Amino acid sequence: MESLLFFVSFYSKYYSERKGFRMIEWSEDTIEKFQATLLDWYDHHKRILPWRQDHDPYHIWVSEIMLQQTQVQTVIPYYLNFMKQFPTVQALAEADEGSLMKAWEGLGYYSRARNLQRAAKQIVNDYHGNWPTTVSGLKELSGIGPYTAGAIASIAFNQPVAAIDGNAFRVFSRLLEIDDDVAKPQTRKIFETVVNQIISKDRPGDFNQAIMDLGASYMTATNYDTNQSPVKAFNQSYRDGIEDQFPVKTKKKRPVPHDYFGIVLHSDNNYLFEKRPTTGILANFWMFPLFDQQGLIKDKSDSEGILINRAENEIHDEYQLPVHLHKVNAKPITHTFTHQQWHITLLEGTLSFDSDLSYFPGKWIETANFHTIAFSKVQQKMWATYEKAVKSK
DNA sequence: GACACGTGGTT
DNA sequence: TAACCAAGTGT
Repeated sequence: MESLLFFVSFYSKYYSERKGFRMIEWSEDTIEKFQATLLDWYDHHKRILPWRQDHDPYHIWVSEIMLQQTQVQTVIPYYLNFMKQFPTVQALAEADEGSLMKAWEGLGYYSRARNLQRAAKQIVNDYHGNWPTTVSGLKELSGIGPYTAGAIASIAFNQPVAAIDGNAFRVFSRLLEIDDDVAKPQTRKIFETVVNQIISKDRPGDFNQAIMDLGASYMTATNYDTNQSPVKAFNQSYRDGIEDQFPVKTKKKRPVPHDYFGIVLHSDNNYLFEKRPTTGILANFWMFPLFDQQGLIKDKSDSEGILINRAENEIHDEYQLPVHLHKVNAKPITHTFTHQQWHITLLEGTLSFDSDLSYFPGKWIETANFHTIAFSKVQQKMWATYEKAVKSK
């Protein structure tokens, strides 16, 4: 009874003043029926996934980090390989950074991998291999925020706590017609409070995972099939025919365009790579040097030939390297990140292998060694475009 | 609290 | 195609 009172009082406190809000109230009986219906469906239809074979916190943790902003189908092969290479938290703590990044190559959001290892070292060195089991304890670890802490605490340690991810936002906003903007950080509190009241106290981990499976099947963002959903009877927005209004989410900004020259300098099978800065996008990655074309433009009417000439001059002035460059690709390579869109025109030139590289922040890498190094997708695109152009000659 | 941070897939 | 989505976190 206490939980029901809390549930209702929560809503009256946070919602009653809001204009136009119509509260959907669930009785304790409804909550119990929802749990039973959801968990029964989960028992019969849950996805079989590599990280669902046991409740080992290491397995749950690695999978949850990989799954951040990443689809299950993408994660599966990375997860399997990662567990082969780094089977325990101790192995991960001791891994060299190069092989760690190689194991993460192509997954994106690479700070996840670095935070993963930082947390592994925290567990091994500071906690003597013992995992924190509570949300607040887990959040002390690098890379673990409110969602992942809730997921690990509930799945690995059976703590009755919410794990609010994109699925939970979508599912519960539709079930309860919650119209708060899920893009706003403060909205998380509302969902956490609601789900902490509804979550199964006996099987919290299964409850959270069931919501995710629901959000990935009958309650997807688009092309959802609510009529087949096991919990459609509990779905108020469906009953009202307004499910397309949920979740409420403000628009994201468009990626900002950047035009670059990608500089391909080589000596036989050796290519000159620049090490990117330690912060910012694609931090620490080896990449062909990029020149922002904006920085080369003096007048709007500058031709591309003039810009290429200025790029040559900059390479000579900054790196003390004499180069003659020619254009490789007619159409720029396009690569879109969350907040940036890159258009890259490749410029090729040759360089003597014994050139003085002391003014250049990088090194030669032989093609034979490419497979040992982690490259970003945009670098892989540059290489593929270059190779294709060379072969067609 | 707004923004940075990767990549692949869908519409 | 531009826009949006996919098991978010750090600053």
